[in-house]
Formats: sequence, structure tokens, C-alpha cells
Amino acid sequence: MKVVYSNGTVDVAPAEEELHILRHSAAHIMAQAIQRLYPHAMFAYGPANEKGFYYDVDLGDTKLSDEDLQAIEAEMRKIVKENLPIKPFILPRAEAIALMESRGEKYKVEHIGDLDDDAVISFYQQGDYIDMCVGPHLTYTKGLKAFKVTGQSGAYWKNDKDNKMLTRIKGIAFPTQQELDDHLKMLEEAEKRDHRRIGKEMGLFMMADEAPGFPFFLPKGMALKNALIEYWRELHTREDYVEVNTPLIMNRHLWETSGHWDHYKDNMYSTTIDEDTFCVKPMNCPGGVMVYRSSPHSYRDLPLRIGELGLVHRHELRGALHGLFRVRCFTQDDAHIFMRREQITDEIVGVVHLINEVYEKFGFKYSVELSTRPEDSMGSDEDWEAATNGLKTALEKLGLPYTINEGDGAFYGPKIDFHLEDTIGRTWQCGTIQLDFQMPLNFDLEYVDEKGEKQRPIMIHRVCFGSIERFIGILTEHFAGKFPVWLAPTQVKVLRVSEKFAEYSEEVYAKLRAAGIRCELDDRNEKIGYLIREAQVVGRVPYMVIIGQKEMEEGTVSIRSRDTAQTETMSLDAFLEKITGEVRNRI
RNA sequence: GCUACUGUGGCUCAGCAGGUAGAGCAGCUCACUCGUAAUGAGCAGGUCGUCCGUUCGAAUCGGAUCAGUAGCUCCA
Repeated sequence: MKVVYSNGTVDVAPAEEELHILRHSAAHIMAQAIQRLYPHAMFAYGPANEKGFYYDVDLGDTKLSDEDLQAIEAEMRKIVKENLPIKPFILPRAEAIALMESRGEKYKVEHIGDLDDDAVISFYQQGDYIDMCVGPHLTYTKGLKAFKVTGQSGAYWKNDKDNKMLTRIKGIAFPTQQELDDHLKMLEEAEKRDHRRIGKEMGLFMMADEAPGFPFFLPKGMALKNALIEYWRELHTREDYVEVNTPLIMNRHLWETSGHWDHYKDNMYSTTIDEDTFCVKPMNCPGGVMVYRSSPHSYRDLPLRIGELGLVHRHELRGALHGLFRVRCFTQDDAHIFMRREQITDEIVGVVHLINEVYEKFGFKYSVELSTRPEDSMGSDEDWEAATNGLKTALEKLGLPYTINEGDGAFYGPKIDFHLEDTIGRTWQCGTIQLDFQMPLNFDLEYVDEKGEKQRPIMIHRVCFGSIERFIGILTEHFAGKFPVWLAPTQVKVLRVSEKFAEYSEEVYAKLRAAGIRCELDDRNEKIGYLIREAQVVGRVPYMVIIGQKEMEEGTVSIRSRDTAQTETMSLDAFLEKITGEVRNRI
């Protein structure tokens, strides 16, 4: 694929950048189409990304329908067919501003205004359309072969909610039609893995208009949640954590001390009790701190790792809610580690290892971010620097690749965030490790060192799953509902060929239940094919036990596997041994 | 909260140039008692998110509101 750089050089694009350049050019071609159809349109940003490309456009009062989007796509095809050359040129800053002003591109003018005074600005032109851009781009519009305008949404100018909201028009492009078709098919498949859909099909959880953002866990979802919690407890016991449970509602004074009242009030639910303000906890830390403070501590106690599966409530904006991924009440698999300064690195390393172990257990890939001090925060610069360096040191010691997310830390400290991907590639923050010098100060926490002197501990806030709800959402999409046996809400379904085998199937069912297997008996008088379909496709049950004449006579069971669709006949004891072993070993 | 869109029986969806709702699946009943991805027949179930308005008349038009979807902002 030949591309043209802003200095006019024509060259073959590096393979790893081909797709990006193609999509970037697609964004320009789309902008040109929009300009033809809506001459008053003003263009802001139009980049390519891993999901395709988009252009943020100010269309004034114009609203676009689906037909309008199709018309834009059709116009794009025309432009491609016209095979216009895409030509770069360069202007000094003043002339660049003049050019954009003459074309009424006020966003581009503002953009240039943000650049250095001596900047030389490059442009690309195809036909009448001129866009400010560093490139590179395709040499001719015909280079764009397979694309589709996929939708529109809103986006703030410069990503600032105080700015005007523009119309974001999105599209996708690939080098070949085949790749585009495959991608669209993949998206269709991904939709079937959506945890909201599977959650409904499998009866894991539900939402109700009366409780927007507050999920109801149904029996099946509860079984899954409990299996996860059991795993969590086992791990944390091994890692020398203790577990506590702190109140959901506490007096406002506590939240003032912790800083939440000043920095987090807008997200907190509160109520009046006996003429006093009480808040529903949005975080577990103050509770953990109170537990620590309830008794004196020696340096010998540290690090003290206090875990809590804490239910927190946060008033999230309506538009931010999203299935189990973004809810208003969720269970954090939280823990607060109180420690001495010299223990920081080891503790962080330990937590990272633990989180890694958990994610590897499920085969998740994750990315790591280091989030630094936000504008709205508390504490001294020195503390923030020390805390941020503490996290950096640990990350570097681990050799873990990470990106820096400037200004995205918690109000009390910087954090390492672990992001997991959902089925269509959106990432969601799950695990987080936050280093905090503030809470210990605000709550005047202390321990006695080896010299008998009082010292202030340092605190880590950390979660592995993040929120159990979000984690279940990710798990559901990752497995497409086909959970491994140890997590499966229903592990075994007993199916009988006909009513004649009722007695034997009930006997088998009772034995499975007695062995602690999450088991169901489907005693409807349907054909075995129908029962299998329901258990395997809808219920995603890992094992189906099939009982018929042969099994009854031999005193055996036939086991059909969800994943291989193969059947194997064995004694019930043999099956019990197999499945309990799988559950025990969590496979 | 912002922009656009959506809201019909448990689920998935049709109906929408305005004249008081249809289907498939699920459920229930009956028949079949049948070996590994959907046996057949019948019954029952909604007043069309909610409220207000336009109209002789609204699921179909308008407004408000609630909820949801895509994204922005924010975040576990």
C-alpha cells in the first residue's frame, strides 16, 4: 500500500501501520462526503483507532437519521470512485490559520492555536476538501476499498464536558471486503456473547426499572458468585489475609474525616437518621481504617492485611450504566494493607502476583496503567511523589509493562489499574492497587516501632476482581456463558429418555446432590434431543447425565459433555469422582 | 448529566398513510414413552413503559417523564 507523507514523500506503508493509515484516510473521505452533503459542517477531530475511524463534526442543528448515514456512505463510495489524488502541502502557522478561517473551520483554528508558535502545519487535500493533518495518507481515494459507516453518537469537543457536544460519526474500514465481512460477522458473534443477553438466557441476574443500576442476582447468578467468593477466600487465607465486614451506613463525620465528603459527595447516597446525616458507603476504606484503629498495633503485626467483601453504593450518572459492567451498587473484593514504609514494594509486588494469578486462572489478558494525582485530591506533594514512586518501583521491579494515566488516581493516592477486555474489545478497570498516605494521617493511625516510638503506617487499598459484578460480566463474555465446571451455576443436568426411568434418574440425581454437585433433574416428558438442546445450548450445563434402558439395566450413567458433545458411559461413582475432582481442582 | 436512538404478552419480534393487537419460543393441558441440538394438538397470556395532549377515535401523531441502547463525561 503506497502512502504519501506530509513532506510529499511517497513510500510503501510499514505493514503494522497500514490499517491505521487506511482508516485515517477513510475518516478524511467521510469528512469530504459530509462536507458535500452538509456544507455548513465544521470538523473537529477525525482519527483512526483499533475499532475503526470516526470524525467529530459540528452539524449545527442538523440531526442525522440512519438514512442520512447511509447517504454519507454512498457519497463516500462516489468519492472513492472519482479516485481523487490525496495531496499534502505545508503552511506556516499564520497562513494555516488564515486558510482554516477562510473555510470556517473554527475547531481547526482553535486546534492550531494550541500548537507552538513556530509550528509548520501540514494539510491534505483531495478535491475541494482540505484537512489539517500530519498524515500519512493513501495517495488516491481509490485505495479505500472496504468500509462501512456504522453509527453516530455524541462526543464533547476536546473531551471536556463543559464544551459543546459534537456529532461523532463512526465507521470501519479494512484492506479487503473479505476482512470487512469477517469483522462484521465477528461483531455479530460478539453480540451473542454479551453478558446482558447471556445473563438473561441463563437466569444469572436481572435489572428492574424500579432499581436502575442495582442488579438483582438470581439463583443461578448467586451460585456463580458464591463459587467465585469461595475461591477468593481460599486464596486470601493462603496469602495471610484476615476478613472483616463493616457497616453499609455510617455517620457523615466519618466521611468528612476520610475526605469523601469533600471529594466524593456527588456520588454518595445519604439519608437523615435522628436529625443527623448518614452516608451509604461508596468505598470500604474508612471501615477498614476503623477496624485497624480499634486496637493498638506493634510493628510486629505489620503488614496487616484486612480483607472485606464490601457492598458499596455509588450514584453513577444514568448514561454511564451498563449491564453488570457499570452499576450503582457492587461488591468489591477489597482489602486494606497496613504496613511500614520499607514494606511498600514487597506488599505491592505480592498483590500484583495475586492479581496475576487470579487473571491467569481464567485466561484473561490484561493491561496495566499507573494513574497519577488528580486535580481534586488531598495531601502533600511529597507524599504523592513518594507514593507514585513506590508504585513505579514495584512495577519496574516486576518488569510489568504499563502506561501512565495522568491525573486519574484516587483523591487519596495514585494507583495501578488492571484493565480487562470485554467481548468487543472495550476495556474495563477491574483490579486496582492504591497507595495511600492520607487516610492514615486523617485518622491518625499509628503503630509502635521497635524503639517503642509511635509511627504512622502506610496503607494499600486493593481489589483483585475489582467488583464481583463487573468480573462476572467479563467472565460471562469470556466463556460465552460456558463456565468451567467449578463456576457453572448448574454443573450437571440429569435427563431421562422417558418416564419409565423416573425412579433411577431420581436416585442418580439425589446422589449427585448429596455429593454437593449443583444439579438439576429435567423430568419433562420430552424427547431426549430436546432436553439435551435445552441443557447444552440454553443452560450451558457442562455435563448432562443421560438415563435410559441401558443405563438402568447396567446401573451406569451416560455422560454427555457440553464442550465435546461426546458421550461416555461409566458408573455413577466414577462420574462422581471425576466431577468432584474437577470442582476441587477448579478446572 | 450530555448527543442520537429505542421501549408491543416471560423471551425474540411483526403491526404503526390513526379505527380499540399478531407470530415464534417459553408456560399449562392432552396424546406420544420416544435414545443424544427442538414430537404433535389444544389452552392460556398483552391495551401496546408511564402521564398529558391532538382527534369522533391513538400501540400508531405531539409533549413530558421513566427505563434501556451506542458513545461522550465519569468510574470498580
